[in-house]
Amino acid sequence: MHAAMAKQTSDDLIAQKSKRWPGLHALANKLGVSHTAVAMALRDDPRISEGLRKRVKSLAVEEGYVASNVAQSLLSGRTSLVGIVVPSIVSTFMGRLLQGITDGLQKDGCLPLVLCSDLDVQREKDALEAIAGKRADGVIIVPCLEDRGEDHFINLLSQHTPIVAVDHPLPRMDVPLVCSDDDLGAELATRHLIQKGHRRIAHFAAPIDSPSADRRREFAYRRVMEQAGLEPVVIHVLDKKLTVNLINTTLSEFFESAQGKATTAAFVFSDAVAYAIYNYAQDHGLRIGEDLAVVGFGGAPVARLNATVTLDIVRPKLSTVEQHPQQIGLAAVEVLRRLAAGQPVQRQTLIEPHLLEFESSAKQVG
Amino acid sequence: MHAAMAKQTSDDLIAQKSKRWPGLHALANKLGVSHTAVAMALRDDPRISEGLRKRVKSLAVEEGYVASNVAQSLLSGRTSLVGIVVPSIVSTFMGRLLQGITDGLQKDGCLPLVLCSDLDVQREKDALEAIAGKRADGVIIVPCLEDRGEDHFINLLSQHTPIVAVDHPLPRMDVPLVCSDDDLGAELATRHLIQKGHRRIAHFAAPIDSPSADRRREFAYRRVMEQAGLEPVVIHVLDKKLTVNLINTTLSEFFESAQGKATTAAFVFSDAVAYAIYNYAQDHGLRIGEDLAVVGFGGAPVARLNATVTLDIVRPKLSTVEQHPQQIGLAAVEVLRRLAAGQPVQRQTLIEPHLLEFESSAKQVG
DNA sequence: CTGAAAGCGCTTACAG
DNA sequence: CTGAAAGCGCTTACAG
Repeated sequence: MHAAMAKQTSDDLIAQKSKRWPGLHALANKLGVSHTAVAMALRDDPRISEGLRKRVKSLAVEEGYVASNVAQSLLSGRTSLVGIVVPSIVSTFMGRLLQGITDGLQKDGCLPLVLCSDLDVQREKDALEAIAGKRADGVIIVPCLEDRGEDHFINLLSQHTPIVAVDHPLPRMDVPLVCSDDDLGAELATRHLIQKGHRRIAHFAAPIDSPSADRRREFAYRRVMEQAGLEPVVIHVLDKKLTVNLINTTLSEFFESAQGKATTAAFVFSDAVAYAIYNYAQDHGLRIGEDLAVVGFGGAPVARLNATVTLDIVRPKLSTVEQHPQQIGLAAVEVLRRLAAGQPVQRQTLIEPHLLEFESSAKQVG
Repeated sequence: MHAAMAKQTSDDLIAQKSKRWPGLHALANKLGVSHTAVAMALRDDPRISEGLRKRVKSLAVEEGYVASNVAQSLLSGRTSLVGIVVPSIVSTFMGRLLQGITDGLQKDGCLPLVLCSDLDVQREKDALEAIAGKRADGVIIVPCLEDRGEDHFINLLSQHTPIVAVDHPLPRMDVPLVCSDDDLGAELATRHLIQKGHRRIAHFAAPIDSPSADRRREFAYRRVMEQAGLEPVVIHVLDKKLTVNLINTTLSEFFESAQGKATTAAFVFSDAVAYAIYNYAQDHGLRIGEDLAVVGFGGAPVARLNATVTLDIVRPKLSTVEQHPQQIGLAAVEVLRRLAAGQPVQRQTLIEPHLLEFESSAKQVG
């Protein structure tokens, strides 16, 4: 076993000693010129002779000079940092949203500072204070659902830093919102089922104690049903705490009732709950797509091989409403950019959702 | 319709004007003392009289004073920023990893700067340069799989900033690695199938042109099979580009061969590909868990209701090897912390995976 | 064509 | 008990 192999063992220790980054001063001293001259040479200022410029640049590469943004920020008042506050990172929606935000920021040369509120208002506040301390040039926040007091830190922050809310509004605050047009999404889903010939369409809805923004889907469903002269049937499968056990109980109760037995289609406020219905159906000999049409909400239900390649894993494939979270993220950055430029922005920017029609609701009935 | 309602329409415009944050100077002027005194009062320096201290603090709250970390950083040489470079944000593994990292950093009062390399070495380099410019106190990187030249920016960066690699090593560089013990994971999976009585266990493996780190699972599978006196059968379902169409072709070819027909169990290098086998099985009357036992790799296959609540969506539930990405993230932060403190660290930190045994491999055979 | 000076907002000595 | 000075690493006027 030679030395290279031994290095692979986990007993081998490693230590890194951190040297200070070389500054303009260090370069200037080595060249016997002023640090100002070095700075100008690096920025290709025409006032510096080509000879010095070349000497400076090659020394900079040699010494590994990287300009300190912290010094530049202190001077310019801009940090190129944007604070992102999300309730959680671990969900497909948040992942795609963050991807959109980071892609958008990259074009502006800004870097995202990602903080997690864990749906806790206090931690949300802490996150915003940290962002304020860092003097971020802007903030994008997916607010907690809980109500904040009038004196929330956001009120102070927004006086100094452009803020955009995503997904949920910040009630009573002058903060622009970017979100999916859930009203339209629910309308698309409900209309689709009606067009497929269904008359008895149940809606499995968000918890009844959710903030009203979360219940837009339910309201839109009710409106479309009533406009079509059909009776809305709304089932709340979850309470706010998302107790999983409650789901199966509620599903049993509903599908064993007379109303449930007559139901031929379900529009579900979340893909996850739609899959719970899949499982219930399988256990009770109900065929999804045949006996019961189902439309979910939230985007393509898939297993991810990597960032771009996905595989369908559930059959029949679930029809669903795609919210385009990545586009929401891009739009949020765009609104932030306008705000930072002092341009007026719309109080609300709605991203258009699309119905993805698959086997779970493909069959024409009636 | 009253004014409050009108504000909800998307035609309503909104503009934020950003005021400068008040500095120590502004507070000092209002109180008629020096800015040094104000700074000391805010930090509860005992040398400041209680009266002044109180006056300073109440004025600070009133004016919304938040100390500028950028000025502090310039002075201290520390930014409390940690650069995170990942190939993609949109995957459950990365999401959970990032959650672990951000949780860990929060304890240290550090903020993550999240950059995406999109599996491109050039963008990875750009990301690291941006992080260097920001003078981050540390870097955690999930490297691209491609090989980098000897002169990669990481070599320079590591002289000034502690770096930890996650998931994949940085070849030829003195950078500690934190990753899942894939060798053990594959061993657990293979042993499990052998203990269930299977003799003909196929392995669906990572692309053959993957870097060797990605093929640890295959090597471990081969070793365990040979130790048990069984013949390893390895199928590569994907090329490096992860062409989805190739999967079904390869699966058909294998399962229709004599060898494939004799196979009673499959250990699959990724959950996504395991689900492709589910679909193939369903189309060809093969019952997962009965005719064919399957063990995946990568963690619980679920639909997420939120950060903590998940629902099983695929049946029979897939046995799989949980890599604990969140723990990997926490460990990476811990290694970074030690490195920053000048303590030596192990070249490699392996996080122990666990077999999650479910219906897809529950049946005892033979 | 090039350098000295001032200052961004803080903190850490040091002096009164 | 309190303030003036120096300096972190840059850039932007201005002066030679």
